[in-house]
Amino acid sequence: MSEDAAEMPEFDLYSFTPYRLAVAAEKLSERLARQYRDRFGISIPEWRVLVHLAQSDDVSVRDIEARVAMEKSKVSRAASRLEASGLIAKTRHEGDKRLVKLRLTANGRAMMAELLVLANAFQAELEAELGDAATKLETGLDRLLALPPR
Amino acid sequence: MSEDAAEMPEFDLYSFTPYRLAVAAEKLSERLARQYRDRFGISIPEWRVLVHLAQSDDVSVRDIEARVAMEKSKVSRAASRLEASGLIAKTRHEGDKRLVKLRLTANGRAMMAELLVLANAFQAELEAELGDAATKLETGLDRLLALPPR
DNA sequence: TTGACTTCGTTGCGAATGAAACGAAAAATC
DNA sequence: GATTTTTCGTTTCATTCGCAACGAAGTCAA
Repeated sequence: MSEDAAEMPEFDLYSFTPYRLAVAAEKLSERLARQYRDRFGISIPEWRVLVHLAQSDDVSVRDIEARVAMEKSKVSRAASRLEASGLIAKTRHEGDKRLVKLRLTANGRAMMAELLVLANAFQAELEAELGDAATKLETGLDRLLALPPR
Repeated sequence: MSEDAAEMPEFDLYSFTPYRLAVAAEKLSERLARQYRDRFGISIPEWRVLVHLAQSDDVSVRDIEARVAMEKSKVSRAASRLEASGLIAKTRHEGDKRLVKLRLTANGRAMMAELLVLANAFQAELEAELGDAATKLETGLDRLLALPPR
């Protein structure tokens, strides 16, 4: 007297945190990516590299890989594209010749000066839209990001 | 008396919500994807299709596209792979012949019965790890997901 | 010094992706 | 009822991705 179909456990996708998080992240990313693309012609990987360079100059690929959560090949390719479009300059590090020094060009700096204003505005707008949920979200993200990797 | 470098606005990547959200989502996704891959040999797009089929049978590609936030080409390809591995069956809808009916095979149902238990366990474990931040995170995600698209 | 090992960044490869084009089928319009 | 429009799913195309392999450069140890 066996059932011909396995009993299916209850499961609600829309309450499943990894799914919710992925959809929410994609939603925000898309909104941002559109801005970057339309206004500056850059992609998100390129954006991440640029943002880090705007904060600290003379950074290596390895540094970026560690600090902005991107694979080194992704960083490398993004850097190449940015160099080709004249936004950053790539030089060999003089001490350790394995390292590459990345830095913004004058064009790159000018663009970032403009872009970061928009980024700050985006953040402010987002916080306004989220209202009191903004702080809660950040608390949750703090905890999540602090979780040890598994 | 002009400056030779543009003044760079203050900006902190690690406080930038879209970035934080993207990193957090990727972190969780990776953790989950590893489980699915190792135990069941499926990818995340495939997982999403399967989850939806476990909840409601005889679903079209279009339905899935709308409900699990995936492009139709992604759904279509995931479905083809799942059919090839014998986890789902694809049939033409009898009424409207443009539509495809997707449904789990017996193998698929058996696998999902096992997989969903793990998914529920994952969610419980995650909530435990997040502690009181779990509810806050969900509140934030609720609000975020409810935002009108821009 | 020499040889083994590690680190850094690039690149080759196969797979996956989004966007657009497509044919088939249905719906709407005349 | 014929014809335009729309919808559905697949497929093509160019691009991007992650992973592994690689050469070059540096470090370590005998």
